[in-house]
Amino acid sequence: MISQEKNSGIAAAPIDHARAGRAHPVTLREVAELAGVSTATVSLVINKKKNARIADETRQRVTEAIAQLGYRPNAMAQTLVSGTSKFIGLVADGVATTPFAGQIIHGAQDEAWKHGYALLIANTEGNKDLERDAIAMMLEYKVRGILYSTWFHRPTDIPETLREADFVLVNCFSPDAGTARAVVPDEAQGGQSATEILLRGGHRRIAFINTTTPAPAKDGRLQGYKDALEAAGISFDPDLVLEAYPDQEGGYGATEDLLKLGVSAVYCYNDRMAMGLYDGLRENGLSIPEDIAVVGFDNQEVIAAHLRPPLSTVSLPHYELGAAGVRMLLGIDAAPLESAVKIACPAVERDSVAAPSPA
Amino acid sequence: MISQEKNSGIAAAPIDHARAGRAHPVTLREVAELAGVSTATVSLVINKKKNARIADETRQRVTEAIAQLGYRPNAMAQTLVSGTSKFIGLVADGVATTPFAGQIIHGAQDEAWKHGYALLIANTEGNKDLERDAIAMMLEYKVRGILYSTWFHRPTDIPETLREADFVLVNCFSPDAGTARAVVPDEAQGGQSATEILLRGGHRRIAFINTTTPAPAKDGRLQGYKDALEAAGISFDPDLVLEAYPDQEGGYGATEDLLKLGVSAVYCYNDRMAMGLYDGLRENGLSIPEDIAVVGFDNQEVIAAHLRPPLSTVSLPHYELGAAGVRMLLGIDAAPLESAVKIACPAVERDSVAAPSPA
DNA sequence: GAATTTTGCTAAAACGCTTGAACAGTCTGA
DNA sequence: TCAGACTGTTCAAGCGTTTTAGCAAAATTC
Repeated sequence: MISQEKNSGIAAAPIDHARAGRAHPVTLREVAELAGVSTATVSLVINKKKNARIADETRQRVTEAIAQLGYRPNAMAQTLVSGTSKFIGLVADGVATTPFAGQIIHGAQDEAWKHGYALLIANTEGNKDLERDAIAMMLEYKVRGILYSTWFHRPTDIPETLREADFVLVNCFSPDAGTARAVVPDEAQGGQSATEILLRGGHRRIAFINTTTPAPAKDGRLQGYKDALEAAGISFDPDLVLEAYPDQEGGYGATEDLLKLGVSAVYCYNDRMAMGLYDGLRENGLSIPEDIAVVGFDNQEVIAAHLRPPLSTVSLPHYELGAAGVRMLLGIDAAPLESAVKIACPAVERDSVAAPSPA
Repeated sequence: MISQEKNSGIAAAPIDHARAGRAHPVTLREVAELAGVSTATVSLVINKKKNARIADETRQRVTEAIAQLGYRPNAMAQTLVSGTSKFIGLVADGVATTPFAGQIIHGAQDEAWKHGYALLIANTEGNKDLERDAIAMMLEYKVRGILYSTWFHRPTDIPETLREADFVLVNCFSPDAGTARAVVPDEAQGGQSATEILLRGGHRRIAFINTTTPAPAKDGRLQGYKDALEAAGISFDPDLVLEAYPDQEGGYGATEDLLKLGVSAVYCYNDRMAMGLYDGLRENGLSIPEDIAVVGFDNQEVIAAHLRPPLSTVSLPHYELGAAGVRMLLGIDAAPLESAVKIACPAVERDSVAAPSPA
């Protein structure tokens, strides 16, 4: 990442770098020759070593030579010398499967970049062989560390080879605690926030349509619901908790049962469910939020922001997970081995819950 | 501090590779010493050189030493020698912005992997400085080539430095033709396919709600619509073409105007629009596909597959774009400089268009 | 049994960079 | 005026591979 200095003093020095298809990349040696110094000097100038004593005039000459030749350091050679590269590996089990993975990548990439690291990503789509190969590849490229991520929050096994590297689990955790650093979303807090949106809207009798699929999210989001109710002095009523498959069809299908509950508000396990529920409610002539208030979970952009009315929900902090993973890896954030670090799921309020009546 | 060395030869060699946190990675030299040969020999057996003559017994010994030590080649050293790495760079202007980018990554990654390459990705979110740095980084790491991709199909400028590498434009193209290889979706064919779904459903009077935003997609999808009509012997009626902002709100807002047209079917510029239109239509008491058939474009999973009824649409081939980009870069697929290669947008039929009445 | 070929393996030179040690000069202080 | 300190620069070793040329020993030929 040569800084591409000014073309100092002497005007009109025809910078001819960026010559496409150059047969042979410019090396340190060539720069040194042009500048009439040794390669050591050039290296010193480039790396701005603090205790390197270089005459301004020399520094100048070197800088010019670099610009003129369009020199770029060979990162491979640098890495060879230093032992580790400026790479952070990210192995993901589903880049394609979900819009969420992109956010993890994005967060990791931004944070990594900030510290001078580049992201080397590998998508395994759950294939264990691919995964092993991917990790091997990263190890061979001497990555600084590896982020091992899953597209939904879940426990995971840690591949043997992963332990050869410095690593952090992102959006997943090891079932046997104390053995790996990890960062996950705070499902319980999220569930609580979601419920609180409804509580703030003045609702007291609130249903929760949970998922049928076992997952940390299932337990956490339910726990959050209970916590919020308790904090509001409302006793938990198990009859108000329904279960459905966590997608549009599931939400739609739950409509009938929900209506029997006589609630004024419902908190859905996720946005997709809420989307289905919207249809179900509408078919029953009910309007949101007047007749019934709805909140989701995930803040899945394409859906939540554009339903009618736009859906109040709670955001899964994928970007933050990626970023925090990198920070933990680099030792910038604390990363206890004992338990996963939890990242907050912030509430995103839109129009599916009415403001409390001023009464 | 290398883990306990050989207990050579003798059976029961406990393979102790994968020793986490090994102080110093195992090198070729160490393997060579354990096996009692030169590093050259080890290199030769590892790379299975065809005209290398190695005794079976030696090969055996080396192989064992490798396994015993858990040796991994240092890719940096290999790259240094060979001049180029096994990396393909992917610079994207929006990994986060859209669920689509993930598919490009996925396709590129799968194809790259297939040829022994790893993906080095950089997300620039449109930031030109970041972009320059990202490309510089890739150049420094001696990538085999760079895929420059955009999250929606559009013309793009080619950053100066990009030309220092072998590159292919993905989902975008250079306004001045003949200067860069590129691969883009075939919008016109897609538009035609979308319209044909409706035509096959027996519809003759078909509206098209185009986008208000200028883009290759706008022109292409309209062209496809015209082509399909013409092929069906239906003359194009400009009055049947509406325009709206390409999201849910736009689609919803277009309902009223659409209804005035007296059409039996409508083709929307994209799925999000169709989603909004669904709401508008429903509010007018119309049902899909009985009263009006709808097709979208993009095949945006979360939406299209889960609307009620599920939306017939046309798929944007992001995965294929990524994969084709890699193949073009590696010279596996032909890649004319003159014009962008177009990838088909396959129709995905669901239930928003009824089968033609058997009459 | 010498001449020739084949086989099995190694020495050593790269690849492009970093870095600690070393070395001339030049200053400084007493 | 000279020891010592400082300044500016270079030497050269080393990072972990690959690869070519070459060498000794074994096998083959006649």
